[in-house]
Amino acid sequence: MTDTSVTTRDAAQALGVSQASLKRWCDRGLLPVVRTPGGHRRLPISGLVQFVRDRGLEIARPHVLGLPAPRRRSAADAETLRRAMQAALESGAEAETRRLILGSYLAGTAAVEILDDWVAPAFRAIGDRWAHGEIAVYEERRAVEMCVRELHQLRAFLPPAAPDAPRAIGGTLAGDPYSLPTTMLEIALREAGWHAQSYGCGLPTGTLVEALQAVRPRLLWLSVSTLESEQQFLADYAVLYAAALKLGIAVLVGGRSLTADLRDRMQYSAYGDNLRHAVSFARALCPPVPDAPAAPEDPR
Amino acid sequence: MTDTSVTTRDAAQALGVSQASLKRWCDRGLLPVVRTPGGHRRLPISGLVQFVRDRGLEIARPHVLGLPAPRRRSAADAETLRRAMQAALESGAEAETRRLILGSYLAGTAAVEILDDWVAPAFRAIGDRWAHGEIAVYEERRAVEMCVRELHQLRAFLPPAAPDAPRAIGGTLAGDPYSLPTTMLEIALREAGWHAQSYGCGLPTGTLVEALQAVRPRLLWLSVSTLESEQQFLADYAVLYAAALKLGIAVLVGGRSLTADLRDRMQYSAYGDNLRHAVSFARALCPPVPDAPAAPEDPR
DNA sequence: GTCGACTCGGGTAATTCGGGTC
DNA sequence: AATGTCCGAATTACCCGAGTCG
Repeated sequence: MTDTSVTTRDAAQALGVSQASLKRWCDRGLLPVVRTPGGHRRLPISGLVQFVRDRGLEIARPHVLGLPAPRRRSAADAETLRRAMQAALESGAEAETRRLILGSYLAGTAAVEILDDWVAPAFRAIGDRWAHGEIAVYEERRAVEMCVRELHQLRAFLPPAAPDAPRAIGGTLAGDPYSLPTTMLEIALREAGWHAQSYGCGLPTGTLVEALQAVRPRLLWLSVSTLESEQQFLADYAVLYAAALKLGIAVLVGGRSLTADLRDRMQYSAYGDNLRHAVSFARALCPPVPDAPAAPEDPR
Repeated sequence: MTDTSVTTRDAAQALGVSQASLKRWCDRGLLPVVRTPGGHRRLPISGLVQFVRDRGLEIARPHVLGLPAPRRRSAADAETLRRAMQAALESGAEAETRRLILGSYLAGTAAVEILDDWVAPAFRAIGDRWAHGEIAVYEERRAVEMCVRELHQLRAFLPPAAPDAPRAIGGTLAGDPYSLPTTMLEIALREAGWHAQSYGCGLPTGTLVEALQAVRPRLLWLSVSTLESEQQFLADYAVLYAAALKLGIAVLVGGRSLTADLRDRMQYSAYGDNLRHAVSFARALCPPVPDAPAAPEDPR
């Protein structure tokens, strides 16, 4: 039910070519096309898929499965994509997962959008199904593993941080093995122009203090997905926060284990329900990044 | 912006040859190529990477393809490289780590060689220094995290597994959070032509049995870097091995916690001290993979 | 009906194609 | 045998004012 056809813009981004080329191909009859009453082209997805297959263009960028409309935020589209993402992750389909994530990014969707709107919801759904015994543990683990791999790919596509970019480090505390959220945060901050580096999972509080002192980042993030003991966590966290405060380092926390009740008993610079929140805070913290870091490269 | 495929011009510039040569190579089937509907060539970067590796060419301007500078193999001996790798990992130097790992691969070094000869020894050294309190916990964790990220990059450049490639799955058991060894094994098996997929760390035995039954791989690998209880491990492992045996699935084990004493009390298809051993076993298990997916070739 | 975002059409500049030759 | 350069023809990418979509 989402649209079975798309605009030239979407199709062009999906195939990695210009709109002009797409229009020419349509006009030459290489692609099936229907016209709106006003004369705008609408390309049936089925035709695009066949076109791509026939010509071996598959390696072109993204897949047309759930064409992401970068600007137009149709709820239906997002839902379709989320479902496709969930299905690919659950079934362990590597290639499909990569197409969905990387393809969407190359097609112009911001990484933070992909993560917040599709990846995170997909994993919430997977978590629910896992809780209800509808999928096996290994399926959930495989999904996480696969997703982290692809996110690392995505990370490589982000423009490199400027040399003078503010630095951020983060991870999860001891007892919390959930690598996905901290990986996602790292990517979101990178996209926002930060020099963000995740230090991994299960970090002892003490060593994080050491890291703060040695690295002197501008921001520390903590992802809290599971808690063995609230008391222990609060005690550890208090030490960490105090150290950060003393060094003038902002602390950003998030994660599904941070209930309102728990947050009441914590001090932090910001709490993020999602990555957009986190990025907003980071932007407020540091210059909105004049951007245009693009090195004036010039081989030769 | 990096892209997954490039024009003949970009490829020519990256390789430092003329467009004409590139076109000829394509036409002789030496390079994978897709065509736009108008007949223009588009070259997948991964294919280019394989090509230069196979022929021992150099990438004159890797940045055009978004790649790091290749590491000339003759430039430094193994020991120097290992030290450089260790230094980069310990200091958290991302770019340098990437250059060492990916650059070496681009320069023609086999992935299994990089992992066995430089990465693994570097981490052994880091582990020693950590044990002696010479480096902080966070430095070790950061190194692992960074290394895993770059290995995921490396993984993306390996030739894709053939559709009929034998399947292998693996990971670590509950209580073992060390992701690096299982990631390395995954890459080594991939390079050997297997369809290897790591399911992550801390996998409960029960779900691994489920996975074996559902996925029916040809091989299961287990990386054992730490043990909470030998008894528990042996009991869990016995169940796992029995399940694999029943399904005709080979079991490959490895890891620094598997002492000779412990191995005495285990049954397995093979034990690998290093990745070369593991790969040798895998090759013996399954046809050395005739490979040669490129059909037409005939450079004469 | 207004309005912002998008698409249409067509023209132009920059690339790429294939082939022939050095 | 292999590579680099040159050529006209074709293809692709970018740009613009007018009209359409939602």
